[in-house]
Amino acid sequence: MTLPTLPHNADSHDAWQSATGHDDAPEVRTLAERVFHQLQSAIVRGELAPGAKITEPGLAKTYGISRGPLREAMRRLEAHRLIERIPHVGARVVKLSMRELLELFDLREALESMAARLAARHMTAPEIAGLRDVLAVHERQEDLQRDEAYFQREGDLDFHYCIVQGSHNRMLMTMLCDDLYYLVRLYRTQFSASGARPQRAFVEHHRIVDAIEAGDEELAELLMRRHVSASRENVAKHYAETLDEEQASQTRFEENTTS
Amino acid sequence: MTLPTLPHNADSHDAWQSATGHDDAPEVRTLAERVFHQLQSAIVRGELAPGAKITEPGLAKTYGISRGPLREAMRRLEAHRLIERIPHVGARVVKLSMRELLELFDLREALESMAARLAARHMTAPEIAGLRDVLAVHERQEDLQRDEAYFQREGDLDFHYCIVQGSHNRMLMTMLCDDLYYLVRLYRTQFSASGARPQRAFVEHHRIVDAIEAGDEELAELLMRRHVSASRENVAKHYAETLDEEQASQTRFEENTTS
DNA sequence: TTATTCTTTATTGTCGACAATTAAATGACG
DNA sequence: CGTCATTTAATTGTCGACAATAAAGAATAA
Repeated sequence: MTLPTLPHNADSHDAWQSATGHDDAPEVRTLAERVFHQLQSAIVRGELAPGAKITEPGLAKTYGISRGPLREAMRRLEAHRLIERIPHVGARVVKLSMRELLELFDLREALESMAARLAARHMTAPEIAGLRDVLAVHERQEDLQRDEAYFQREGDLDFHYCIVQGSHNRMLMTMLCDDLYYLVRLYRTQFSASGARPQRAFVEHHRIVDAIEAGDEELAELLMRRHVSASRENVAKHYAETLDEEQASQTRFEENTTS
Repeated sequence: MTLPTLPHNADSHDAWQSATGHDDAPEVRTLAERVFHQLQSAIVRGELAPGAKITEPGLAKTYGISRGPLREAMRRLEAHRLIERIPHVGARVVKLSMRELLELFDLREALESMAARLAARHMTAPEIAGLRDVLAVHERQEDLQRDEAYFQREGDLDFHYCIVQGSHNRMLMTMLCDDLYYLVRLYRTQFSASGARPQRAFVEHHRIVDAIEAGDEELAELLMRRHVSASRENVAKHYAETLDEEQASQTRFEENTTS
């Protein structure tokens, strides 16, 4: 796959799994840019917990900059919906509700199925080869660390990232990679698991690549739509189960206390 | 019509609908917010021409504020892709290329067809009634000012805005209404016309509402997809024609000069 | 004790000044 | 005359200080 990889990320230890790291080796020419990416990374990784309050003097001190550039970075984070601000009150790291998470999957279904269709139309031979490489890497990883690693970690997103790149639609790329995927990664930390369904997803990925390589736009779109939809349903089911458990324990708790 | 008026979504512009109703009134609790909306409006209206350079001292003076809040507003505009910035160099109002415009239509096709499907699933009776009202208003307007007014102005977007609201998907709403639709409006000023096809679009709108009212998700999605796609092709054709004209005149020019 | 008001404290919003960098203008040299 | 280097000007990036607002705490009254 093709990632520009602009030079030296000197100190930025956000080194995402270099294999095909989806960190746009970013613009670090200014303090505001740097702290923006640092905060973005910290939020997505869960170092700044969802719902945690953010104070400007605090962050300014920890990052060793003044409040000016920091506020600019926060304004960008706000626009990307990674933090929520209330005037004169403060800012918090965004905290996805289950509803919002499912809405996010609806968006992914619409956008990524479109991306798969465009990828089937526009992806070049070397790009497809790179995509197959990504799957091969994931296969090896899956061989080693049994099961959950694939879906749990970022491997899954790596695949989707490549498809979007293959669509050759710049707006689609920025919308998915610069906006939605950060929220997706955030959800992985907030709802700690993912109800892994690794093998199945892995097979689906291969089918999608097959369709793209065959240039079958319709099929690629359909398979991707089903893939995302299945992922959504999986998350919903997983959530419903944990909810039932909580209710059950809650019931037991009440039984114990009301006696 | 019924606008949910979500509480305190810092970035929601539940203001601008109401038939050409322009944006005034969202959150004006701080200077940065105010100038953000002012700039947003100025760009979308074409008062700040696409590609025009933006200097911070200049804007600070015209809006009578210091550079601090102004820069925060510009960071938000940058994240919404209404301006483009280069570190240490400056900022310009975004200028859509034809390619980007067509990409934008691809996004609309994916997102709005999804919105139509969700609208058919979730829209309430009063919401549908409100939607019909919007169409009625547009019909009257079309009776008076023949033809182009409907498509040329913002009436068309009014309709689409309602559909998105009807999807009851908050993320979809913010993505379309807070991000994409501003770019769509910008294109109307940049590519000054729209190759109006008013009656046809009007009929299509009614068909879509019929499908939504019938609760026919599949049909609503299909019709919306076709509607946006047709709009896209119309724009593409219109552009190709003007391009041919330019080439023709260019040829004549060369003939005159090479003699 | 509880509720309400007033004070205090901390955080946010705004500003003007200074440093760093880029683009433009000027001048020297081939 | 054109090209390159140097200087100049203007704009951007960053900082610290002050003002405005909201939350937290203390004190009084019922």
